[in-house]
Amino acid sequence: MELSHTAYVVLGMLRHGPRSGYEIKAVVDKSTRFFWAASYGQIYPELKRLADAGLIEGRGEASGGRKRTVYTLTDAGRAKLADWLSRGAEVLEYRDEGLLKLFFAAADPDAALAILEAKQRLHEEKLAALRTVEAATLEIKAAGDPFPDLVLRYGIESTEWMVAWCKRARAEVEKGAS
Amino acid sequence: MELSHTAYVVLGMLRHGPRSGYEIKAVVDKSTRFFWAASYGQIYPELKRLADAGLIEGRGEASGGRKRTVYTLTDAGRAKLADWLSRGAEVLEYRDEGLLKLFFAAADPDAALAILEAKQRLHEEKLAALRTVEAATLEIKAAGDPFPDLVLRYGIESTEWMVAWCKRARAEVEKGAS
DNA sequence: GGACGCATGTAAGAAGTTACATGATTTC
DNA sequence: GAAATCATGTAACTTCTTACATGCGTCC
Repeated sequence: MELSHTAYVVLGMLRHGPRSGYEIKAVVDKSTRFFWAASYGQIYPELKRLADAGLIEGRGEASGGRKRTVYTLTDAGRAKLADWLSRGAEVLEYRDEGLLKLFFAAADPDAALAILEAKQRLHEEKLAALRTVEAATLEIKAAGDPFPDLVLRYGIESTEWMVAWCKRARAEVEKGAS
Repeated sequence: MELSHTAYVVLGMLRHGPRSGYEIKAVVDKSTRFFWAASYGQIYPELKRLADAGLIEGRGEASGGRKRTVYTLTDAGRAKLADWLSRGAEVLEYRDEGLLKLFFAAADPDAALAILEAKQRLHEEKLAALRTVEAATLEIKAAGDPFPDLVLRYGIESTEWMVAWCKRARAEVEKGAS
């Protein structure tokens, strides 16, 4: 039985302990969304499918406050996650509307400059968002799992590289245009 | 009337002259696919929609060899393309299954190393593909449009950065594990 | 004559987003 | 008492990929 990528996101988010769908979504939004997003419309149906397949187990919880369902990895689920981790990675996609516009800017340096500025601004906003995440990840790092932090640093450093590239490209276009 | 991103890819590919759907697909595969892909299943229906909307015009051509339909930008289509170019860019997405796996590698440095090696290999393959494109783009550059080449260099340099990051991360994980 | 490239398309399905709907609890 | 947050879900829709179907022209 083939699982979707979202299924692995859900399984992975349960690796350190039980969580509800709502919590999974919150953690995704603070971490993996920068390279793999997931919406409620994916998470909740996926939780049901995974429970039906015996890879996770749901338990109603009404104790402290609101009623909710927390899910735990089963042994089968943990094995499925480990199996996926051990297979070579495949999906590597990048979609950049700014780059597409730049490609089509034809012989118009002014348009290209505006596109590069907009692209740089987008990367800077992403960078700011990643930096607010940084603090939250430090706790996990302290808990003996260094990889979320490593991945976050990839996000920050690659985005910094892209901001710097935009600056270089702007200078180059300005020089060429004058 | 809102156009899809694929519609702008098609319009953009007609900016320097008429082309058939098949040619558009071939050019996309040699250029924008690294940051914006398009399949036949998108291109052909999109050509019809754009022709219906009066943004492009199709003309049957049977002259030289096979029969085919080449499309030309209308004035309205060129205006629509310019309008899109002048609006700020929005979509900026990155999906990286390797990074997702690394995030979930928990406290297993061996798994993390294998994931990093696989990720590096993927980037190296992409780099090789981008470098074969490089030569083809030089002609366009010579023709007075420097931007496809600029975008290609972004692809090559950013991918090189990612390969280098994988090497650095592997060294770091190895050091930490020993 | 067969393989390959040119050329156009459709159908089915997967994946993902957005908006909507509902309601409880907690905090100010 | 209002607003924010917790919590779960569905429906409609868009987007995109993959596979299939067809047929002609050219090159070896």
